[in-house]
Amino acid sequence: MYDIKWIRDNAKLFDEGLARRGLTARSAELLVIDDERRKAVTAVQGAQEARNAASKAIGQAMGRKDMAEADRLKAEVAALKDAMAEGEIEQARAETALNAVLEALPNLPLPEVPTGADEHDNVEYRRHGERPGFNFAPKQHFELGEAWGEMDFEAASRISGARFVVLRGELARMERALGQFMLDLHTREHGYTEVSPPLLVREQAVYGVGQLPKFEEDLFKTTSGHYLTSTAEVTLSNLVREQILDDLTQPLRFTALTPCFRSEAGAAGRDTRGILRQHQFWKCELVSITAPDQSGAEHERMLSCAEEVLKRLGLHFRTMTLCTGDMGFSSAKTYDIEVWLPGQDTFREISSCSVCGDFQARRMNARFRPKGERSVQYVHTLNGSGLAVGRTLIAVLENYQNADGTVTVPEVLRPYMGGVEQIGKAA
RNA sequence: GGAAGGGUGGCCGAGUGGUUUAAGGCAGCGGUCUUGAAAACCGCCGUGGGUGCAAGCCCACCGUGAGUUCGAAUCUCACCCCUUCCGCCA
Repeated sequence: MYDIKWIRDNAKLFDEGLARRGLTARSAELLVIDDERRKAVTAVQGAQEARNAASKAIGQAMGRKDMAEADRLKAEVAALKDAMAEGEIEQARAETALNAVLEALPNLPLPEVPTGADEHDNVEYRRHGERPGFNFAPKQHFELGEAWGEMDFEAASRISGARFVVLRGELARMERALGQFMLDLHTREHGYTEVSPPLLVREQAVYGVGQLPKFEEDLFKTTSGHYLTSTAEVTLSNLVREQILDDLTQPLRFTALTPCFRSEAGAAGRDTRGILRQHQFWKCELVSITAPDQSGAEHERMLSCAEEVLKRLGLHFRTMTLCTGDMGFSSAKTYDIEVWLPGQDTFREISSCSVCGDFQARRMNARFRPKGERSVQYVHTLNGSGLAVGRTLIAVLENYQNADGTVTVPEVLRPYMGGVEQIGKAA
């Protein structure tokens, strides 16, 4: 969400930013509405001022028992009311129109974000490790899981429909192990506080992170009017909504391991095999709340925390800086981490780390009072996956598979799996 | 689901139609005093908006929205949220 005053003072910057996002200039149109709004406000306030003065005089006249004067003033105020009502209607109209445009506009990219149309214009930031060599043709994750009878799409389909899965046995256990491992790493070594949040939330919480009103179709909504969270970013970021934090010299860092629910409305026919794109999946989320001057450094730190998960699992990945055309609605800059999947012979997104500046903070009304200062400021928010558990499971299966169709358990996961070193059935 | 009570500034909390500004306290900031600190005392101290070069002036905001009134934190209606008790329930 934008501050219209900022647009007034920075119309050119605003339009240039939108242009980099592939959007047309909006400042001229917005400033016309804003001008109408301010004219109405000024008119209404002038009338209110006159009314307040007259009302006060009425009280004083009645105190003196001067009823003639009181009646004369009452007539005066009555005349003001028509003008006021008219102005109020115009003011409400302009405010509604202004807000409707503003709340549907995405965040502006930071200067260093590469300009581009889609994912083809993303720029590699760095990479880690190397592609593992295989002396056999590596299978895709679902070929392994289905062969073991531990990844059951047919049962899931009978129970829930398409884009759901039932995991069983050691595969279910490995999914759980991955989530525990991530949570432990971020809480014990990276300074994040573990949170167990609600999965059903109010509309305003979803609005706060920018998923509403524009992306309602991507979400599941309950009969009670709640939304199922598509990511723990919603709950973790909203922990500071409508708050004025006393101080923010150190970032607040939250992590949560939760199921995530997505309708995948726009993804019909895409990634239909396997567990890559599901209506429900586990994700370990990272969220930081910082002062404005710290969000850039925190973004790099958060990215490193997410990458560390893959490093410890011994997985090859590359980190991309998303171009303007591929960034999410609320983001000012996003890094995607893409893990190597030998079964698919490609890199696939496994984490997305974004810094949102004060864009979400304005929607949530999340502020802080700098130490020793009187005025309040909006916080900066950051969110990142650390990591998507289902996709990490895919990566482990495909990268650690053996020629006989079994999978070696990565060292770091073994303590979480009762010391098991290998899972799956030999073909 | 039923019943009752409640929602006032960063926090607590008074305030049931006006004639001074939402009292007072806590926290915060500045000062006096002090070697320093604490205490005490003095002063400042809500948010958003309009207007103005500025100092300032003005408007709105007491959960939200309507209404009554010359005038609403206060009266009326609807809604939202919270708490407690009962019922149901893992």
